[in-house]
Amino acid sequence: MEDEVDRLVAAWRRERPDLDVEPLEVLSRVSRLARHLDRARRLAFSEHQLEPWEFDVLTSLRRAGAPYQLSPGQLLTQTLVTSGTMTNRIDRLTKKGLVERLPDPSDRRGVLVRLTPEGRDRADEALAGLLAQERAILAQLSRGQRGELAALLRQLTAPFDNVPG
Amino acid sequence: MEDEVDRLVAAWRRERPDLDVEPLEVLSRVSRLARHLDRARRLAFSEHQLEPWEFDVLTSLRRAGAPYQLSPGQLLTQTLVTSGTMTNRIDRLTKKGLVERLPDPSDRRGVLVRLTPEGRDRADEALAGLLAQERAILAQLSRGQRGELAALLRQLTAPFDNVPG
DNA sequence: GAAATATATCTTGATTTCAAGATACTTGAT
DNA sequence: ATCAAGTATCTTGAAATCAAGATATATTTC
Repeated sequence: MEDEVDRLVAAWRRERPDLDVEPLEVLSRVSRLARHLDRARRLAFSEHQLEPWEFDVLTSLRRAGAPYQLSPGQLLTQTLVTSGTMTNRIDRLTKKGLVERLPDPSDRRGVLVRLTPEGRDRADEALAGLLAQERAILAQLSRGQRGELAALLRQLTAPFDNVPG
Repeated sequence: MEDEVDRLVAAWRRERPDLDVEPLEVLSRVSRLARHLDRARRLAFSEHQLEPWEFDVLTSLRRAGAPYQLSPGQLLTQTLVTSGTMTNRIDRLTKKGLVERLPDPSDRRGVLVRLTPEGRDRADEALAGLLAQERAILAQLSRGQRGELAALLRQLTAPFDNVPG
């Protein structure tokens, strides 16, 4: 079945036959799929009164394991937002009672962000819902294809995830 | 090579062994890679004094072919933003002289957005730069792997691109 | 051909994000 | 010990996005 990127690539080949637009076959699909997923997530989380950004922070803490705490810096590498954004997110989650800030005992510059019991419950509920939705989207592919796809994507993400940047 | 999603999945399997988190192997990689690509694009476009959102609108018009015009509604399906966002984008691009609004001769509710000659040049310059950068990112994969990856992604994007939603 | 429904775009107000730089503490070199 | 450089987080102000609803025009139904 054709998708929007097929049409986009065909259009470029007509308009700019001098350029090799093959990279778009992969990377435009990644960007567009991510936007579709964002919309779907927003919808799925609204049942739990959670925004996607809240889910991202809460689940990062949740999967760290008890006592469910990380530094803001660790949260940055998990969520790929800027430090100003993370400060703001922690402020808002604190007001909602889903996380709390504690001083880092080993570094007085530092802070630890800890999930409250309610924050933990909310994260657990929303995760189950998200997985159900994602499973439906991935039903397009066989188990083997999902494995292949994951492996190919890993080759593209690994360089980003393993450099200072 | 391991990536952040490998660590994330391992953490969930430790914390929530009762859940099947296999969907994250694919879809978390898609979301994270898209964020990395956004950052890289922002950097690449800054050489041309263009924001990613400007690029998205200008190139949608550019590849429509002469006379380089589309309705706001058509731009919505290409860029996956809301109508309020698109109105705002067209306003700002108009102020910068990169696009102009024309009345749609066949529908008095409608408007056509047309690329100016400068807008067209800016789109062409930035596209060449983007393709070079994307080629570097994709050098991780062989030509055959890139083809496979594109085909697998198409299966996931097609359902989104071919329904009313 | 009038009313009801649908479509296309824009407006509004609140929310979220980012880039840049400020502040406070820590570490390393001498 | 002191000073310079590095690190961790927060502050600020501007820019961009979204959801919801308003407005104007088209289309369908009866």
